[in-house]
Amino acid sequence: MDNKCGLTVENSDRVGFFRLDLSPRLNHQTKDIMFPVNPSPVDEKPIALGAVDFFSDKKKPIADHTGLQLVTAVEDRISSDHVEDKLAKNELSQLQVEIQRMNSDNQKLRGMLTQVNNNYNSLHLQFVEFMQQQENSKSDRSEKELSRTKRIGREESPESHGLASKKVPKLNPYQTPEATMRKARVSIRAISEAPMISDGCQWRKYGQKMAKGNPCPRAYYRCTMAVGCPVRKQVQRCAEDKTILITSYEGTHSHPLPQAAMAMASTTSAAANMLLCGSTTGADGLLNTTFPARTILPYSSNIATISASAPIPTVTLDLTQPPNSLQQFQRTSPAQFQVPSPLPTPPIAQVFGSKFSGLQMSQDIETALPSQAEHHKSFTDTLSAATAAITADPNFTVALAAAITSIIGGTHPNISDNTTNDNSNVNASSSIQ
DNA sequence: CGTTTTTGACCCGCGC
DNA sequence: GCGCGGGTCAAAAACG
Repeated sequence: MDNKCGLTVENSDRVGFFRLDLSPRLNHQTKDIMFPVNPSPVDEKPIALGAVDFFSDKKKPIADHTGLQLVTAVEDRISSDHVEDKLAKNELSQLQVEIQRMNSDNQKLRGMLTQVNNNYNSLHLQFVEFMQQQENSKSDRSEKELSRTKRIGREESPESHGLASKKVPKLNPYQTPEATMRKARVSIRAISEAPMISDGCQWRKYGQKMAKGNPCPRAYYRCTMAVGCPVRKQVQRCAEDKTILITSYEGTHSHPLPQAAMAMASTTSAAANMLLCGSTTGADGLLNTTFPARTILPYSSNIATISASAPIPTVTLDLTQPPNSLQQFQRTSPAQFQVPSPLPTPPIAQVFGSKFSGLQMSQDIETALPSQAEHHKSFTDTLSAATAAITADPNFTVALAAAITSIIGGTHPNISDNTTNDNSNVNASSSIQ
């Protein structure tokens, strides 16, 4: 810009002056302006000394050489701009301070996260090593014991090795992390007329039994998408309401999953993973609490049921809850979900609108998940919503993890405090798919 | 003919 | 030790 003007400010005792070099606009004319020294704060009313056009949009506050802050108001416009500029600068400096503070916090949090990760990795490594040692010692013992048994035929078949290996966890359920994973079961309650819910995976039925207390048989399926995939699934109709289909998943897929199976896999994985994280973290977990799940789960009271009767820790995703619990969820949670495709009939759409309603855990864990659509496509969407809720809603995740911790923590009270860092991993989704 | 389902038998843990 | 119940196996049958 060619309208810059030089400015020199000096002062002596009570009087100061500044010399303006008005070049180049005014042929390098100079103009000396006298002014009294005003040690008062800059926001006091400036003293107008004359009309001088600065030609410039750069109107900086003037500071004298002695450190006194002076405001030289040549005209009202300049002075007002000057004050605004000062205010803007103050605001800017405040923002900079704020940014610095946030950066500092961010650095601290990063450090904590790194430490948590390191602790987790270290403990996980120790855990794996420990379990492998136990497995080795146990399997040696088991082999000798099995060699004395009368079950000769099965032991000699190729499958018998698989059978034996599969039955190892029964001897010691905590032998390996994988075995531990297998201890968790994700059960999904959904209203469906179909004999089996389409979840994107391929299943082969390998058994059917009449379960006690239920006139409907329980069917057993195993995943056939890959040879040796350990994932099992149980399908049974609810004894109380035969329109409700209860599907339980157990195990971890040993192969990539198609897109259609990812929703279910992610849902069960996230839910089971939180359960399992809770099981390995002890009572001093994320929220350092053992108070009842009901008190820390804000979602719904009527969907919160606690049952310690299950032999295997089971997460039940109840997709059948009525709208009242749905409303409760909507009121209390920021994460809300809607199935994109509307359902055919208003009542169904109302009741099974695929928003979150409730989640039950067989060990008295209560929280919220979406209710379900009756149709399979909608069901998949619902599961996507459930997945999103589990993984995205901090309240949900924290509540569920805390509930798990509070319940299962009591069963593993001797885990050291360091393991509490595991709870930072509650969002992981790799265990059960 | 290969795959899946059916179904009776078997194994195993648990409680009495 | 025995019975019960859950889970699995595997031969036979059914299916595509």
